[in-house]
Amino acid sequence: MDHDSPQTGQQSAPTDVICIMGPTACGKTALAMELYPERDFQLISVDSAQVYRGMDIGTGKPDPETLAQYPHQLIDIRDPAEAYSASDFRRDASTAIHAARDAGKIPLLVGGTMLYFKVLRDGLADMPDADPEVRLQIETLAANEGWEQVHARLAEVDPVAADRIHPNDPQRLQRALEVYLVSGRSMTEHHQQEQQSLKETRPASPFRLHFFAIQPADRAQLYARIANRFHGMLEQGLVDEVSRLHEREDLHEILPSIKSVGYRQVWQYLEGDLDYDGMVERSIIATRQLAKRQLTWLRSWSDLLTLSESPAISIDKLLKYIDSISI
RNA sequence: GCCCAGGUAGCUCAGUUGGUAGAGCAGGGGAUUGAAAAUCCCCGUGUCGGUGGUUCGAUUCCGCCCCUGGGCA
Repeated sequence: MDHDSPQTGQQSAPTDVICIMGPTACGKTALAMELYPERDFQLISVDSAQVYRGMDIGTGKPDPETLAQYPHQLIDIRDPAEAYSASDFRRDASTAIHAARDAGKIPLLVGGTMLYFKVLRDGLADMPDADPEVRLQIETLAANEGWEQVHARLAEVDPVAADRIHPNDPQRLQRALEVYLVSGRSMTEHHQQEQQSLKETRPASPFRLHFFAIQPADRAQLYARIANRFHGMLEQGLVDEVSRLHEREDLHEILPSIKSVGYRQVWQYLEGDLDYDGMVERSIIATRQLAKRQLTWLRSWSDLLTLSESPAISIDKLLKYIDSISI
């Protein structure tokens, strides 16, 4: 059952996986759909927002007809009230890749959530999942005594992590302390154990990942596309889509789903915290900043093959590459 | 036409009792191990509207001019 284990099956060659990365609004989906008919591919989405059902327009999800024609995995697999994590992705993507391989298909991963690509490549330490009760406990401590206290507390149990994590970074402070409180072992210990097991036998990834990235040559052009795309989303009914989520009693702006770019800002508009123009402006800004962070990931990504923004050139390059590794 | 308030970073503004200036946002760079479309770190020289004057020295005080609001005619 453990697909991550290299012991699965015989000493078969690792599964080749084609990965297409790129910042938001760079044309990843269009490229994937043009590539799709050329070989027997299985499309797998690598997108932390497209996993949520009912979040379609704002996540740039292909419409239902397109999805029927180009079936993607890991889209619409969570309710917006639920969280989805890099660890969940690692498990789900591994399952999907193995299933594709078993069906004789080439796994084609497409998306912009760079951490998800990273955990697939580098693995994850064997640490406990998020624990809502412990998180609440830490948040209460922070509310009463400040995040400096959380940082101080972390320094007692995991000085290495406390030194690495900035005192102003509540999310990482909380997680690091959570790992200790839940498991009794520090995040640093978990990491060290992970390094040890990597050194011994276990490869970080049972797959042979081939990374391609669409790197926009001109950022101003990308930013113009981002603005146009957001206006298009509004025309398609983004506000109505978010209104439907907003009407639900069980959703709120703290959820990872609602914090997504665009959803957060439209939510604030519906709450009266932003006027319409402000909502549009802040959404476009947030999207630009997302693209910038995605580009930062790509700049330091090793063994990255660059794709042109022109689909025709990219498809040619991809097909030649795929044939050369003779999947 | 007159009166008042403004004109300082790409934007919104603070400030200098006269010694050439700094916040937020935007933008750029970076980090990134179960929230990652998240979270966080670093980066601030700009004819201080123009022009004359006073002064050792003016973005700051004074005159005139231009522009933008608002008011009165």
